[in-house]
Amino acid sequence: MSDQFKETNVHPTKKVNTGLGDSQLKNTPVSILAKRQEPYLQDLNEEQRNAVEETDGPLLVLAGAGTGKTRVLTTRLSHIIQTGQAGPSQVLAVTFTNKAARQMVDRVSRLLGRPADGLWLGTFHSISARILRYNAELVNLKSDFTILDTDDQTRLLKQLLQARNIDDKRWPARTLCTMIQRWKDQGLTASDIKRIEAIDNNEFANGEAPSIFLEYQSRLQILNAADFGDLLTHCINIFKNNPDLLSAYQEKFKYILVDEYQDTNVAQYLWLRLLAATEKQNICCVGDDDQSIYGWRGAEVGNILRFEKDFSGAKVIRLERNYRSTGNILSAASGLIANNSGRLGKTLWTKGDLGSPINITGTWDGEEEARIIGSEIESLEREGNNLDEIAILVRASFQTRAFEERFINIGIPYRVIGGPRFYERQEIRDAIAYIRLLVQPDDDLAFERIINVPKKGIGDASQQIIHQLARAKNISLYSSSQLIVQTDELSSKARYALISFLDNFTRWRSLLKLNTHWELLEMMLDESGYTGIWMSDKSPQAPGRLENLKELVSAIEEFDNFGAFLEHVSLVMDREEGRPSTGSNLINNNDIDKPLQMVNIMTLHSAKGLEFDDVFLPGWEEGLFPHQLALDENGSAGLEEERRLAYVGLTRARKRIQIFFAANRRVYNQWVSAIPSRFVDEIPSENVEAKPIEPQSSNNQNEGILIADGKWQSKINYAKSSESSTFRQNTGNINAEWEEEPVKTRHTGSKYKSGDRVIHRKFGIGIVRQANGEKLEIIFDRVGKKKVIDRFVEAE
DNA sequence: GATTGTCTTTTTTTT
DNA sequence: AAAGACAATC
Repeated sequence: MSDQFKETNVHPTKKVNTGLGDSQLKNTPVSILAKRQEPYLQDLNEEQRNAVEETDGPLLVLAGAGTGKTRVLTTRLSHIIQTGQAGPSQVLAVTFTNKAARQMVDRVSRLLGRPADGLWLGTFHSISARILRYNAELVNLKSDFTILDTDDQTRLLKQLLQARNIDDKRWPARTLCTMIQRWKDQGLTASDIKRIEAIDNNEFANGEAPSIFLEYQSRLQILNAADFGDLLTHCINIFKNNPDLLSAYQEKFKYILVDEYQDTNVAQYLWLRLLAATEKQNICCVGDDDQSIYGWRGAEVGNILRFEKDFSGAKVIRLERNYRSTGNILSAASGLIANNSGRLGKTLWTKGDLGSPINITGTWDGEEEARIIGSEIESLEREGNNLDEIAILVRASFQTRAFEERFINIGIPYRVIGGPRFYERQEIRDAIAYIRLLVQPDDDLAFERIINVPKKGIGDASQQIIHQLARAKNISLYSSSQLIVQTDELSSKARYALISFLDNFTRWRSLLKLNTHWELLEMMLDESGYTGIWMSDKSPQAPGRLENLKELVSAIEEFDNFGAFLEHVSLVMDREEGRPSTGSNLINNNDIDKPLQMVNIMTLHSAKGLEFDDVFLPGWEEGLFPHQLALDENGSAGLEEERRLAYVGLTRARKRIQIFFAANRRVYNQWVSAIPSRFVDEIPSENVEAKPIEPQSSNNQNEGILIADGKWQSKINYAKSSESSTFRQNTGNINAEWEEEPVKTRHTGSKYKSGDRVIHRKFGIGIVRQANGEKLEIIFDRVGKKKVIDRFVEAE
């Protein structure tokens, strides 16, 4: 068996066998370490301490927000290692984000006083990928399989849809992609097709989804690729079908720790169950049912509610003492979450002060909201508060823009956590496709992405020819191209372009050993003409894209080789550090000596696990928060999840919270009026102080925001806003257009009139609905409404 | 095959 | 408001 199991057992009576990086411990008898009263234990309260020391057997730690959950987890992990119960490589710790994983490694290292090397600590996906690389052949993959992201998946599915002549306007590949992901979240794979067919409600393309799914999986096989969900499901299948291998892993991982257990989905649950199914069941899950906010991704709160059943003899420890927030914040949050049913229930308490009440402010529109928050932040800064300790948490990412614009204007430095991720940008993905094709010529998706980027005259027609041969001979596009250039299939222009494309790659490949990988990347981007595209592009984003490419080249230096880099890229879908900004990208951190303090802007989802002194919660309006789609799609369950999201938001704050809602907001360039979120009313009024609007100079309509005795006067319907309707665009009624009688031809001289049946070369048969000179609007049987010039159709 | 211009759609949350 | 899709034109 491969080196994945090279770490051996650690037994308390033996010397610690360390594995790599354990040098300090190497010669120390474990018994000494075990007896020493570890100082880190003394800082814990009784429950926390129990949670750390109760190392054997299944344990569920129900940890409310701010009760020291991370602390318990890291201390427990260190404790297990420090007392020699297991070596670092014998502990499996699963987190939800790469960021959380990094933090945990840091904290464990600090507690241990040495680097925590060899730990199996990471996200479900990264650990699965690691296991899968060792055992790829068991699911018919090679160990260098590619990990596809959503973009790759969608493009692949789009091709499959096209091959079946399914209109991807009506049945978007994106939707199918989500469906397939949801199935995988349930732990379903191609072999469960019967069950999938049972779940499938035939809504997608007349029930073709399951069979496309099968086709998709076999395509992945051929491409030697796995998508994100496969990482888990493949692992599960490997475990299920190879009992020996499973028990090897079960033996290896003496202790399992799981963070954010409330957010695990069925696949992750099965994965854990398999690994923890030993006699000892040394699994410790930490979670908070009130913070379950990933139901839409298949997370099952049920997992946490069922824990005691799943693992016989499980102990449950509750952490209820909150060390983070003020009394007001805690009771506001408790009051809100009490509106949910089906909770495990716990009562957070604190010895701390009541603190200041929650501020709630209504504004006229989104811009005013941003203005007020901007000036609030300025005064916080004047009072000596640290910008790093301030966060704005929004429901949906489009909300960040108003703040960015405002902050640029008044010069508040900020960072947006999330936003467009570095590796998802077009230019970066293109560059990565070059790398992928370099190291894995058979990577068809990469091939397709860059074969004609930059443009070199290999258009659709030529690509079709390459495709056909590839499919016929069951070879990759790259191999197919190599054959095709030896024939006359292509136009000579395309042929020579393709030859030089292939030659380039052969040459670059021969340089792999002679150059550093970053030099080679630079070379590829220059010689392929890719950099040239953006240099001659005069759009305002072009310079930024070139910057990003430079950043990519320097980022890649951090990795040993292209392979390591690609692995990082596909797994760290984690939102990166965020895009730091002081307004303009051109301002860079010249004064490195004092790190620039920045306000944090992010979504509520990405705020989970973080804490700040001051938290601003804008956009508390019905329809936005709770989000309309959540309500429409999941009814009361959706509402409860939104409420938990609100709870997460409130409990991020240590000292102060300010909630905002706007009467009017621009969504898709349309003004939409809204009433305050029901969540506003659900916060107990004794913890709230409604804040009068600072008089704005302009003609804002603030009369609606009323203050009675310093309390928030709820259910004010100030959104009648006859004003706002004047902003409303006249969008007409799209449906009416279809219902009405065919419009009479208004112009003479049209070759066709409404009602004529015509044939179009591409669209087939249709009926003219409207004729206006030479312009026709035709409803085609196959493709629906199109606008066409008359000489492109013939009478039937 | 590439480029241009017009029309449509988009935004919930993410490993 | 901006990006993508697609028909028309070069």
